[in-house]
Amino acid sequence: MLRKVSTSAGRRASTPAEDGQHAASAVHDLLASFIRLTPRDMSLTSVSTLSTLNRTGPRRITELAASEGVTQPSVTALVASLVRDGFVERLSDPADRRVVMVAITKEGEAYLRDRRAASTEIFAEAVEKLSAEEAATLTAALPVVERLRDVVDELRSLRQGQAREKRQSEPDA
Amino acid sequence: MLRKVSTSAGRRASTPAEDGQHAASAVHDLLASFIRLTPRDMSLTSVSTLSTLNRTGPRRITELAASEGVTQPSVTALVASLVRDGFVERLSDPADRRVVMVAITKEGEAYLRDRRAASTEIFAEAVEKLSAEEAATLTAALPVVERLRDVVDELRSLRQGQAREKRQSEPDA
DNA sequence: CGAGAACATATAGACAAGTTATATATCCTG
DNA sequence: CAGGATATATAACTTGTCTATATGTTCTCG
Repeated sequence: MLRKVSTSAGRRASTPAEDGQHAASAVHDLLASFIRLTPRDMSLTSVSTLSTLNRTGPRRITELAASEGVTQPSVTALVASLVRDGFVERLSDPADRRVVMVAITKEGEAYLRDRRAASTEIFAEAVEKLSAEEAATLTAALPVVERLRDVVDELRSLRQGQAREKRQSEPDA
Repeated sequence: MLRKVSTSAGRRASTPAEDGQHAASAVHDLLASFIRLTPRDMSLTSVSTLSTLNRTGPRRITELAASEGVTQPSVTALVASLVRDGFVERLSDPADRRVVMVAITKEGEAYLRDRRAASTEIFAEAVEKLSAEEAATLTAALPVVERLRDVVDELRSLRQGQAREKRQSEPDA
């Protein structure tokens, strides 16, 4: 029934465009599910910020604004609320007293672990219901999925940079 | 045979549960990143609602609140704004004059199509940055992603029933 | 060296999208 | 047909985002 998933061989009469359509629909719908399932106790941007800090270590407010694709005042506010929760701390850079370095705390790391477990629970459960062959195919694609996330991250920075420039050069069209 | 998917060679003695967790995390991160690239002209809940109406036909306000996982007043507001945009209409049920049936319009369907197309485009753009081999691996996994969506949908409906019961029996724990 | 441009963050004010609590209108049931 | 249950609406509040601008720090160059 489902199209013989032999790792990269079985690509038959489907055009890339069709594949793209299918992919987009599936991704689109998974997104919708993801949204409805995700805990609402913290904004996606805050979670993503926490995740970035966890992966890359302490970052400036402005760096976070760029990487998360939100404005600097938003990050200031978001960091303030993460500080209230004890998930990050604000450190000063002795070399430049204007900057605020934001670092994740142990509590922040713990929160991230719990959160991820909760969010992925249903996906993990779903993956277990797949056949062995399906699961294997998915496993084979995992590194690519991770790559794709990096690519998407990159696209977001680019895109937001562009949007920002455009707004500056066309103040009110 | 099954677990020989040696696309990325050195991964051996992984259990299905581990695979599930890993896959879930990877998919989770991709979605979390991708979602912030999608157009912001409408709330995710509204898009999801529109999508539900498109799939299942007209629904009551309260049914939508349940299926989208938001409160009834939120749906009332959200529907009001969709009506302003011309994407849904409010119909009355002759059998029960309390209820409001919400139905998607042609314009709503068109919006949804455009929105999906936009997602496709972004996704395609990201995939184009992968190597041919990576793209092929991903393509092989697409049918599985679609299956995953279906399984997640199924699990979600089960889970929501449970959550609702629980909330009713434990008003304030 | 010092004045002013550039930069990093903070603050203010507005808006959108949720929430809870409650009001209103309709239905159902004994 | 009175009163409880149900479906939706309204009000008041919170949160997260934005733009515009203020404040404090660093850099540059005459």
